[in-house]
Amino acid sequence: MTSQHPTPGDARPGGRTARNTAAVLQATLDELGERGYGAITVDSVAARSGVHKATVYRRWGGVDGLVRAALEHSTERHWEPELTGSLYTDLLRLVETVTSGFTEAPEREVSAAAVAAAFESEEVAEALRRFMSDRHRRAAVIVTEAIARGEAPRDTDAEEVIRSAIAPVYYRLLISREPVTADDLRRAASITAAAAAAGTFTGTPGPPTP
Amino acid sequence: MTSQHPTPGDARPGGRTARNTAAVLQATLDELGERGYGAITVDSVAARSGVHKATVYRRWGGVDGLVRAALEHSTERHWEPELTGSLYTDLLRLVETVTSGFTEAPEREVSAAAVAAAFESEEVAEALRRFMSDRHRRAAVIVTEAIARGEAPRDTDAEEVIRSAIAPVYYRLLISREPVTADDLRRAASITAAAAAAGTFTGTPGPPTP
DNA sequence: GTCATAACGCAACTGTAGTTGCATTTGCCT
DNA sequence: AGGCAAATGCAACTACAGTTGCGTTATGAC
Repeated sequence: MTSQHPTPGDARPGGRTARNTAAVLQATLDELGERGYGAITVDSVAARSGVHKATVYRRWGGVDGLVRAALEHSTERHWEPELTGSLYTDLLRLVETVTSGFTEAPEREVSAAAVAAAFESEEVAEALRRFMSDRHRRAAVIVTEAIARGEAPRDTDAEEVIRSAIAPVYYRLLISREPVTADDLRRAASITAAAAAAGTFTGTPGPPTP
Repeated sequence: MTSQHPTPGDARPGGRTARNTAAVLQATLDELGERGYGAITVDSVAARSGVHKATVYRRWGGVDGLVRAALEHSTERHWEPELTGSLYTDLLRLVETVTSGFTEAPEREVSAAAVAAAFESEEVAEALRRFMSDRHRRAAVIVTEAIARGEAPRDTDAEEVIRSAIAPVYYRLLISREPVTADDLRRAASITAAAAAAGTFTGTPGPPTP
């Protein structure tokens, strides 16, 4: 059998199709930013983009597909962490960036929408997995630089250090839903930097040996 | 003005009303456990409980209200952490409990539903906030016992220690959506126990001083 | 430029979530 | 026991998410 084109937009990626793709993506981001994930609708995105409702359903399948597309667009966009010359301040900058990404409009709604939609759609969950994995990989430079400076052992698990630093921020923002203070960010960076220096992110973890 | 009864079930809490409340709560838990948050419907809960659809809408407002009720029911139920005699193993038991609560049926779906619904409903978000706050308070015994044994300074922020231990687990389960291994749990407990012993959860955090 | 057809626009349709007015049942107070 | 009103059951209704068949437009290959 020859190659199939299950979804429209695959066989003729140019011209009107490309314009529609861009218009719908932009409309999705705008609607998410203004009204949030709870209020966004295929109809509203269709109206805003000027693309017909049936076309949006055929190409993206529904709200989940729209969020997935927005998420994959974010994954493709370039991002890299700031490097200040010290592991602690690098991690502090990183958690500050994460925090503002979930507290300042309009980025806040887009980020929250991705996490929320992942609960309802395995498709979005997969996209989110890829997105987070990509961010881990890119942020790992912070740790490899720190290793090069001698701030952490050579066999430190770099991505695990990143996870350790940002996890408390995500926890407060999205799970326990408490306010995130500057002290919280400093503590997250501090604990992680100290643990990395102590070699906790190497080998197999176990009970602390004093 | 005299006292009002905005929601049905407030003025006559006994008899049929009480039976309906119990039936709907049970049906909600069952539906969540079997079909999950993405599939649960007011109609399905109404049919399963034998309570009429319109009544469920009037008393609970919708799926959000049902999840909120299930969450508040969990908050009222008694829970206390295991105490093994060492901070590290206590924290390890704790994160193991959290993990199984999000990975083993049917509890898994109920827990995930609470977090997911909090994104779409401020009412559920508030209930989740109270639930997590309650769990932090109850789990804090782990730390106060450790302080009594001299494993951590007297002015250690007990609830902050709890948050630090469980945050990486929640992060992997619900945000980055990666598998959680036994090593991950050991590392989370290990880092937190070491940081607590080092006095990181006292006073104002800052850059690590070696 | 010509042409086959992929992609789209349109409109009408289906299914279901959520609402409302009204009759009926049933707590709860006296 | 008796009665008032709260709570529920019922059915019809509205609103909107999502689907489908078909005619139209425009892309990409020749």
